Amino acid sequence: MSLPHIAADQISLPHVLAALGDPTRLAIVRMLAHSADMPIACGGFTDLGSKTNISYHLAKLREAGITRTEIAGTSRLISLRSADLDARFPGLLDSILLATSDAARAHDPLPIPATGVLA
Amino acid sequence: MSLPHIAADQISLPHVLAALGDPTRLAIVRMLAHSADMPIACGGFTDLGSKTNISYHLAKLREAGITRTEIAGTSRLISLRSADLDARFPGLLDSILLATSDAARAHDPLPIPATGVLA
DNA sequence: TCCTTTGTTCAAAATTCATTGAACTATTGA
DNA sequence: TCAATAGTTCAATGAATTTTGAACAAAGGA
Repeated sequence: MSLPHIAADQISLPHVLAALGDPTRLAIVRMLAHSADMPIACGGFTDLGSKTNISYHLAKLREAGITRTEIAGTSRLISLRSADLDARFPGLLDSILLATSDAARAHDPLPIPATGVLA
Repeated sequence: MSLPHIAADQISLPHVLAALGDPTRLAIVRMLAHSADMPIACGGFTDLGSKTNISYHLAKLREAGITRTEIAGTSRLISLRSADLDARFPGLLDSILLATSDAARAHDPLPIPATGVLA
């Protein structure tokens, strides 16, 4: 079971870039990329915002064609559409993920986690 | 003579992606990339919008660290900060420019099927 | 069945963004 | 000096975005 997703061919570059231009959504994508193809349920992102707000951002990512959402019971499993994105825009996702690595973030303002080990 | 620009290592990924998430600004960057290191004056972008509007978008690109603006007489010469961007986010600009190429854009407008239910 | 878990949808508020026209600065050339 | 050129800045406006809480729906377990 799965929510409707746009075809890989119809993923639009400005929409993808605009979606990833938001720090919360970029953090979500980064978490998905680091989970090694293991989908993450919505609840796994609660450090990044309220339940409602995460739902909103996840919808944006899905509508942009960046993530896939599978329904499993009461959970929704979110995964990156890495292959679709790389086919449509070769190298784009990789370079963005590389840019979000700790080294590249060294000069970025520290993201403030709502709660967590850094607090 | 040149306007103030942020340092290369302070360029922020979310800001860059948000800036390039706008179709007008993406078109500006594409024009700059295709001009083979020849800077373009603001007037060169008038196809993309009104004078005031282009000024606004060029300021956004400059503030994000994507372009450099040099003052030359009454003109301002805009150029891409390709080297700075590539040093900060390796491969990112190239993959975005590749994604804006004609081949990658082929599926952006809704394709009209020769035959089918939509006809 | 009832309750809990998981997540969405809705309406409202606050904020930000994009666009425009008028007014402005600064440089160039006649 | 005067006028034209090249862009910016400002204020206003309408649109889109982000965020929140309340209400909702669906599935699972006691």
